[in-house]
Amino acid sequence: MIKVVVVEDNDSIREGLKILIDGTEDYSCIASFSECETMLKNIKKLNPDVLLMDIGLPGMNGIEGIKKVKVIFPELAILILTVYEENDLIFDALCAGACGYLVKKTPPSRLLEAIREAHEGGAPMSSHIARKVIDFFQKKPVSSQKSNYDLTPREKEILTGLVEGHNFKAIADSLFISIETVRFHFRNIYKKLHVHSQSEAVAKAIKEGLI
Amino acid sequence: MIKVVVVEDNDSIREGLKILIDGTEDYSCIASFSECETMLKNIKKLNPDVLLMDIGLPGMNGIEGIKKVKVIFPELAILILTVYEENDLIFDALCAGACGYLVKKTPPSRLLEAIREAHEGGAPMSSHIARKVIDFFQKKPVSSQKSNYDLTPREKEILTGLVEGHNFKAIADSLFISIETVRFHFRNIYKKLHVHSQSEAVAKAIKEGLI
DNA sequence: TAAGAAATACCCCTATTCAGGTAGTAGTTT
DNA sequence: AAACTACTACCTGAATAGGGGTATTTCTTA
Repeated sequence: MIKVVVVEDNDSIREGLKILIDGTEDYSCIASFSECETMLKNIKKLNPDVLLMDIGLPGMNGIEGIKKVKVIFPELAILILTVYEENDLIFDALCAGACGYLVKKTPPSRLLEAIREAHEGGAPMSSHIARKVIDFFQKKPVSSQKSNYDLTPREKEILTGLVEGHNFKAIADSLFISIETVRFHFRNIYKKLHVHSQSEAVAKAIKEGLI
Repeated sequence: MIKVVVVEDNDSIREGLKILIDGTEDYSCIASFSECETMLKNIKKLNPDVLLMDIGLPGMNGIEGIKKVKVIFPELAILILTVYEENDLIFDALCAGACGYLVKKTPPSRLLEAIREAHEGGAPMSSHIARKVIDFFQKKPVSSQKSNYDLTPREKEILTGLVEGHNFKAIADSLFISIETVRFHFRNIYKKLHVHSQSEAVAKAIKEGLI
């Protein structure tokens, strides 16, 4: 028996979810709430297997709710069920501790399957959401491959020293070269990166994965 | 009709996949290969909808294969089917351009469903794999939440200016305050972050998500 | 073999940053 | 009212970085 708790402010959707879950063998909706605050007070003693949550809630929003519930019940499987498909919300929810993300048009059979997957350690996602998560991985490295700025190996080594927080003197000492040589390299690095200061170079190096 | 190409070095698995795909309505295995090199030569004129790939291959491995096939056929949906569940391989494959990742014990019905999902823009993943991807998001922000260093809103604003590549003068002008005030804030920022230079501050701010 | 790139190192001078002290104002909390 | 925090601002002096030029050595490439 999978014990489910629902947080959803729309009364008819909330009741519908409760009926769906209770009406299915091996599933039980042991409680439902219209906002986070009351859920947080009761979640520990309810001891559910899966928490099904909306994001757009009155008072405390779902993202905040996830963070707070994770503090008092870290191992709980939290599944987002929402109409929102904005990238920021998806990533905020996943970072906050949600283990899955479903859009509200998900058919009941898939929803029940997702609850079971979440309970068994999976990460059920609507395919659009999953694709956005995957895209996240494919974007970052692309930029670092495109932008190389033709830095030489030695220039990268010197730039790395700067990113690690060393000044010219420390970089020179660690590489057993003169501080003048370090300065020379930085002049070339700045020209290649089109920057004019240490901080700009560090920001560019980290953001574009040059090191 | 979904046109599928298979790359798999194990003869019996490859033949099994071909029989499964061809034996299902609306699916067609238009070609199968035992290594990447031949696939790369033929992929453009085969014009498949989905590429089903193993990772452990003789010669060029699957990750390299993905990168190369993405160059000549960027919009192709690539689905990994492998026995490997190591984190690095998963992330390498996704970064290289795979849109989904399945383990070999996936049942045939789920495999066919995944091929269709991939073709329709989804990102099918075995639940263990999806969980690992989710975990990736939940680990990073933890460190950025732990470390805050009690920077005030104004200090964060000033630090952001530095990360964006501005010097003290430019930050002062953009915030309509004196350069001396900017310097005063940086003294406090440096103390709070335990750093002694712009570049250290920038590196710390970006790496720990302080801004 | 000559040309070029990469790495090393020195010179100059100016601009900027770093570190310290001091102090007024506004707002909040005790 | 007193204490505290955040933000504002000025001063001094030492340290570091930025921009320019030049030169040698080594290695690769044309």
